[in-house]
Amino acid sequence: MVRVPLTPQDHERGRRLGEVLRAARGPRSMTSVATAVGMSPETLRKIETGRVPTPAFFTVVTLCTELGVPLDQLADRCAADDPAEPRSA
Amino acid sequence: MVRVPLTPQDHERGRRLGEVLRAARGPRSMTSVATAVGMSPETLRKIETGRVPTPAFFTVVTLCTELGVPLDQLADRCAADDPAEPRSA
DNA sequence: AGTTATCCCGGTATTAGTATCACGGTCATG
DNA sequence: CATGACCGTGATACTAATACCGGGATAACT
Repeated sequence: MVRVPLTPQDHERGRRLGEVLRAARGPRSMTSVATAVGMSPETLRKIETGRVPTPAFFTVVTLCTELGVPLDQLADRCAADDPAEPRSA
Repeated sequence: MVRVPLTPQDHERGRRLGEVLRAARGPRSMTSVATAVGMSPETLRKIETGRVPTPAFFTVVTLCTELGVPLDQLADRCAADDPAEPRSA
């Protein structure tokens, strides 16, 4: 066991992450946002659809900066419905 | 070119990320923090020393939650000295 | 109907993140 | 000195993230 595979909870969390980001994108097109932050539309789509549950930190940071989403709020909304790790409480 | 290698700027940013996290850890030992957040001490060490410039998003989130570092502040401090992308200005 | 633009999905290739193992160094304690 | 705890580094193994390529579906517009 060298690298633990992502758990279903991780995927669930990734789905919520994608939902928040998609909602924040609003009417803007994937392509324009992806181009603005310097990443491929494929990657953005995978993140939004939750197929990439744990993107790189700065990928999310750049995305949030572009979309005007506070990182703390994003993290909070992703972990909010996750009863597995209520350590913040 | 299927996956662009990390640029020197990425490594620089990762080093700053590690510095901030290490400073936030304070007198606590790596092992205790790593155990608290459920990751191996080796990984935490690599993040703090900047040898892992772009960790997974939730890895940083969990770490910040444990260390009490606001994500927005962390991202800001990492990108502060980076003249390559002053898009937030 | 043709074109364009957006979204979705599959596969493939390459790099990066994470975990384990192993060795070495330092410091405190016995 | 021996032992243990902590930090640092290197190698290795395996999975995940990212980018590119192909195809397809829907809608708007000419």
